[in-house]
Amino acid sequence: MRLLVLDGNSIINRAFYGIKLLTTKDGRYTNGLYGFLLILHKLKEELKPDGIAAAFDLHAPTFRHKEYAEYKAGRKGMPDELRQQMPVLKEMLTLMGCHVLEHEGYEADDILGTLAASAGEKGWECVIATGDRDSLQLVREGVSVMLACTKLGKPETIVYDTAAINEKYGLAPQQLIELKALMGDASDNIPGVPGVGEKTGLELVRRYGSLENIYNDLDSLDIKAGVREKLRAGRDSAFLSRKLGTICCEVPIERDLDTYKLEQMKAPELSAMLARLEFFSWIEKLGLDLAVQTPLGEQPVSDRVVTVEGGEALPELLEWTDKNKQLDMTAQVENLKLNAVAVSFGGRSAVISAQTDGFDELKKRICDGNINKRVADTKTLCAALLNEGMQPGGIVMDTMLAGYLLNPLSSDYSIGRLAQEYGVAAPTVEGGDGGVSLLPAVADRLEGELKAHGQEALLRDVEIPLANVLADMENNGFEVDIQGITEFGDMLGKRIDDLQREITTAVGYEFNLNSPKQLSKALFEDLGLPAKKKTKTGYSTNAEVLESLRNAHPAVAMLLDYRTLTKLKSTYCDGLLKVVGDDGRIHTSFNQTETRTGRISSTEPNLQNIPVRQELGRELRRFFRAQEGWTLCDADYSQIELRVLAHMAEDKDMISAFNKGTDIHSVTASQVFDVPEEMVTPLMRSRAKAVNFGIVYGIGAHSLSEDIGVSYGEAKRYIEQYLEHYSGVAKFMDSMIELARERGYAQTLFARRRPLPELKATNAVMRSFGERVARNTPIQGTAADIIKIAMVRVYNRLKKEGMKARLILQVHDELIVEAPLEEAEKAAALLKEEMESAADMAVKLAADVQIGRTWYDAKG
DNA sequence: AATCTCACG
DNA sequence: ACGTACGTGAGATTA
Repeated sequence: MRLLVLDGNSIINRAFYGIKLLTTKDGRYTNGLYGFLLILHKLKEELKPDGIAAAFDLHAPTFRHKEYAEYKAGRKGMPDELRQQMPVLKEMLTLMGCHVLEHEGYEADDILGTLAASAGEKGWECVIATGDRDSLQLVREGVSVMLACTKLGKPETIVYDTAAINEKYGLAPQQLIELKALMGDASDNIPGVPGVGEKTGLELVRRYGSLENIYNDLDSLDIKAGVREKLRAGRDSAFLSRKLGTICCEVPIERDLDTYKLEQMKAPELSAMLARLEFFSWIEKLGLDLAVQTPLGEQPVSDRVVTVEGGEALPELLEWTDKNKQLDMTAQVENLKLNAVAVSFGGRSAVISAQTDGFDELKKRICDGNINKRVADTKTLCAALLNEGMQPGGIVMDTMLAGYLLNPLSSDYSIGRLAQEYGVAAPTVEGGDGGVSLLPAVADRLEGELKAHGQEALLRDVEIPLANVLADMENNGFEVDIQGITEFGDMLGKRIDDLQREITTAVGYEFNLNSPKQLSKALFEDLGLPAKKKTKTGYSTNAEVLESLRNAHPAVAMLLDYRTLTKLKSTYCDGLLKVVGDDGRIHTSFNQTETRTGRISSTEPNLQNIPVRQELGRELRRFFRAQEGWTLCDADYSQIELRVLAHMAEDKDMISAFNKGTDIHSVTASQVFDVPEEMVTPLMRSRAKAVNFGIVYGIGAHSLSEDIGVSYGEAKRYIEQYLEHYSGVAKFMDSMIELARERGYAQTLFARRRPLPELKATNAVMRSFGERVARNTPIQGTAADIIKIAMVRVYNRLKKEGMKARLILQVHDELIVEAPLEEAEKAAALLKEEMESAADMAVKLAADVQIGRTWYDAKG
């Protein structure tokens, strides 16, 4: 029989500090719990214990003051964020069938000791899991310690039994107490003998075994005079230290280990608790049933759901829909084909196949703007119908988009998941309806939440219409010149081969140039170049490092070229060719619920990171072109983030600088460097530009100095000068943090939110990250809102004007329209007009439009 | 699956 | 003593 004994405080401490702060939607901290579960799960798999006991501290105020490693940093007691998690942890352990042990006046250690002392009886073996080295003294026959420690930044567990301790220290476990009595332990406030450290202490204990043996005949010991004197002076302290360092093994708790056998898991309660903590993956991992979660507040919808055969339900559904002017539905789409529609109406649900007679009638309802639809995924539905030349209308709710607006940090906006998160009970009968039976209740809940957040307009007027626009853009795609890309790739391939040979020659042997590990060996070991930066696993070989070594060895410059060329070839030439459609066009996927700031992202392929900054890469844009007889109109916002900042900060100087049409970077340079604008040099302007960017990102002087290559003090002065002159910005930044701290989230001009649990972190690094995000998100997010609005306006305008021109791409501040040649001028003007009027701000929005056959030609 | 590197706004 | 700008996605290597 094996008992796993957990040092509860020590483990949750490690978990808490090891994992970034996680919270549930309502702000409950969960990171310690999450980490604890991870550790416990691993231990259970590894040890297959018959019983689990978790020990916790329960201090009496005057008892031994032993503190955990984390408190050394000057913190007193447990941070609130962790304290909140303790009672939950204890409850969770109990529900899992573990035994929670605590006793007033004793620490977790003492309980571990008491249990360890009971091992061996009735055939029990004890394994103690802790992060605290102190417990090593408890090791004996039948008792081992699994010590969690961090090695090279990676968590690791080392198992200590008697032999392992002997090997490491050359001592018996109990002698560790003697050792500590001599050398002390600063983190535990154990004084030891002043002047005796680990080395002397170890030697003394190895030779003499115990304090008694040392002190009984101190004068006759064969030791240095200095050590003898120190020992003599520290005698009382040594004995006191031993007392303090000895773990008590007599806590009045049950010592019959049979008591601590695993109990039956309380599955329903545990599942409910994990759901409340939003630990959905654990519910699955622990083999619990998802569906049995207890409802919070609402009546279960389960009793009311009746599944009806699709075909039979259709006439009834149409009648119900026409009468109520409402339809709750999800679409089943494959390859842009609408295969079926699942509906929920009047307390029943049905899946209606596209083959059903009269399905067209249903599609008519979907496109009827007078019938309010609530759906789970607008974009997919729109993509399928647009493909047939139809356009859905009257969509008033999209649960996925609503879920994203309510919390953009989540990663799963399926109906089932939303139901759990928002406390909607699952029906007892699960059909293959894609969760449609849950949709009405979930949609009701989300509508309520959105209203409370003031986000209804954002959903209705921006995100839902945008989903339709994105579907259209995805369907449209971007024509590419396959032959051009292929030839470009071949050319790169040849140059790559040449470079590879030359690098091999220069280094002296062959290796995989793509492997950072092999490369760093070659550069920093074999060629002896100085390593500049470390990564988690070794030395960094990134472009910044290589650039600084450019002249140190001929291979380095070639490597930089090699990196550029292979990146272009593999990611862009080979990568793009793989995803060209049969129509010769690339159809990216826009993800509308991915980013934390409200931007959209692009995948498979990512068309938002096609090279532009360097000429060679920029050449690729020549292969992105309008179809025969058409042309591209490319419009991008000029300085949208800084304009948003000027507006939101109500900074008079910045607003007037923009409205006068001056070059903002030059104006900033003249302020920061305190020279008249006409005296601003290109260098000054480029530094000022970096400052402007830095301000948007939430800036630190150190990073700025790195970025523009000036001293820390210099960079600091720039920022101070900047904030002094743009005093509105300085106030704005402070107020953004303050507001975010109060509310728990950052917010854009259009009510988009981003929760910011990091602001409450005790960890300074994490907290200052939270502060930078609190400054950046309102700006980046508002800019994202604005271009989304512009996209919807451009789309609607093009349709209204009856034009063939169509949107095909968005790159954060840039929109690309493909237009028939004869529509080009009109489309360009329309683009500019709609983009510039998308938001009404104190600062004018400016968009620059260009026309050209290829993306290269149409982009400034 | 995690890490490193690098492309974009 | 540490780790430094905000937001993304993809390819290659390594564990």
